[in-house]
Amino acid sequence: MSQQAGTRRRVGIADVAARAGVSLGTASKALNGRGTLREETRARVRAAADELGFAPSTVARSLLSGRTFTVGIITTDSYGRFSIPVMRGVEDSLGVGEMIAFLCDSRDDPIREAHHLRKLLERQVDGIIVAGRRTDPRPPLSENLPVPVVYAFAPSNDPEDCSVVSDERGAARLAVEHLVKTGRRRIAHITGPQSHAAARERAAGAADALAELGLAMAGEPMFGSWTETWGRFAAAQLLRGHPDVDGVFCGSDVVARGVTDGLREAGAALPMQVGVVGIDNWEVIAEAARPPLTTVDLGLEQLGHRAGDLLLAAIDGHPAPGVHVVEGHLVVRES
Amino acid sequence: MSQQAGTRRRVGIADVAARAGVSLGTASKALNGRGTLREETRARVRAAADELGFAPSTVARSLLSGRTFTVGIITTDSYGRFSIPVMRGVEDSLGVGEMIAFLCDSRDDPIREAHHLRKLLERQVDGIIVAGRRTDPRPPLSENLPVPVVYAFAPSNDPEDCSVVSDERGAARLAVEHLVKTGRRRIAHITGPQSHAAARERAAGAADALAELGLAMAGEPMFGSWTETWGRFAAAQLLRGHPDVDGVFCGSDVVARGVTDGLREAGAALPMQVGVVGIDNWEVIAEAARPPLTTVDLGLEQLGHRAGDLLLAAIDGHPAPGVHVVEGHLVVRES
DNA sequence: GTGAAAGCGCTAACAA
DNA sequence: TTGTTAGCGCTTTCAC
Repeated sequence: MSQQAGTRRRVGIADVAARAGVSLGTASKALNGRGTLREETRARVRAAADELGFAPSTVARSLLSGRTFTVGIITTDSYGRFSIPVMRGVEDSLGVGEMIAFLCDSRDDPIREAHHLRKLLERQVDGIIVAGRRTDPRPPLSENLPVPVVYAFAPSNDPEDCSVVSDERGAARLAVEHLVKTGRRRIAHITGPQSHAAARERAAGAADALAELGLAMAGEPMFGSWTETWGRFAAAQLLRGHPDVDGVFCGSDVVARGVTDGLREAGAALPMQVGVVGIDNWEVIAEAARPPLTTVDLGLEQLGHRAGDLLLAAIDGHPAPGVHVVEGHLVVRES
Repeated sequence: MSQQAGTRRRVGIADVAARAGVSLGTASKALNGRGTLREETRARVRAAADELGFAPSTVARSLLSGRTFTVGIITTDSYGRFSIPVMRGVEDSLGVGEMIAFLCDSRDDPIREAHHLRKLLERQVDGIIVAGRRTDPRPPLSENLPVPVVYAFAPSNDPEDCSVVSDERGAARLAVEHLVKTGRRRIAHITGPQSHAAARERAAGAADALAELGLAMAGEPMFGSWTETWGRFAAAQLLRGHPDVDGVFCGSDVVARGVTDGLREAGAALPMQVGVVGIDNWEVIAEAARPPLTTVDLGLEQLGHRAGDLLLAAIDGHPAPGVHVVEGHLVVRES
């Protein structure tokens, strides 16, 4: 049974050396492919290591090298729709560099964050990724850290820091262009709270894209909350003020889903009469909507992957300060 | 800027000792409260440590003690609705023991899992938590591991292992009892695929609870998939076969949401004519439903917390093999 | 009450 | 081609 705490002594490289009948140093060289050894010796050592089930102690190795091949991920909310795919991308990227990540959930609390930072530094992580759940810029972790830091999704407000963000305006543009391409001309925008940078950026991006296409937005952007309830309400209201609207770009899939329900129940035929596009590509939501939602995927997993790559590069002495933007892509469903 | 990889040499306990004018060993004792030292000496050392911003190297400490104060969490899907709250609970519990967790996402792939396991063992984690995303029992990680393992949500199929699971039958009972308490008598069950243990257990639990209350289920349990589309379809079908049904217990919130829509659109008045209860307490879904869903929260965060506690105990030499069950609770909304 | 020295498991320089 | 030795940063006996 695997419950028993380890009583069996750890097999060390000394055991391997003894078993292979060579010195400790020789065993080390054989296992790491260093130095010049007879192939026969190498093989013998490897065989001994296998038989004994030897696994080198990363701890001892770290003590010597000063590197731990470990990074910390500090996330603002581990529950999040946003930080999860980001973390997944990061893990993917780090795996390539044989690194592994400590998970720290700060729950949006600066105290917890500082606490986790200290813990990570004590453990001598080689670098840190800070993953937020909102796109609003955040204060840097701390001045003068001994390791590189990369901010993902939520950028640092210090432009000298390295941040990776999604292309909010580009996402809005993709959505609007799709609506126009499918023949919509009177396009409205329903979104989340104006206090969120994401809502503001997407609204601005939509207005710009429409302007470039020679169109004006049907009414002002409707700011509300990131809920279906708001989407339903806003859709009904929109139809009252602009009965001829034929396209709605929504700031998120949750809002978009509310909008589809609101429009349908107000008597609009979807997708014939009105086209709806969301942002997020949150599958449970998008696929259950009627009709299933066309939406913009922000590419969060790629974003995380990119953040991981940038961190690895910085650890290797090639930092790339500044804001790095990751493009999203359109996912066409039926709406 | 925080990009610069650490050039500043790490301040070690030797520096602190020198600064305080004591020997290295004395500094160590002072900082850890060991041995017998003059209070004045302790203070002097502490002051020196503070001035130098000394943080002890966990790596060196681990080499000596053989413990790393680190555990691995292997999760089957980091995206999951299920493993996330579990991980959160685990992290919470571990924080108390000053431990920190490595995150490994196996993506349901045994090869990746074995790979991660090896990595974790190399890094000499003190213990491992395996978090699944389905309640079906899974094969143990490996025989004869040198560290304790706790399985969370998805139990090991070896009863000698330590597993923490949610109370599936109890959850079904809570749901059914609520329906009966609110006056429902003709209660049906719509749920996910019969191939999922969760669906089978919940159906069995519902049948038992109804029987004890002297009621029979309205028709057979309707197995399908964990989607809204299935819920909508099944609801319409149910109403055709059992027009007098006045309560539906659903195997998940997603299904329940589909069921509410299906019932409403088939002309049933909710919640007056038919009461609906789900399982999961997945807020985005439950709160957006019309009416908002009454549902059973499986207490996944507590489950994770419990798993963390059990792991800490096992690491301290007090293993508790067997299956540990965590109770859920009813969350009453309007459905 | 404090200092000196050994050793945790490993790698890397240097000797043989 | 292989063995020996020092030392990474810390804790812990054991002398003093």
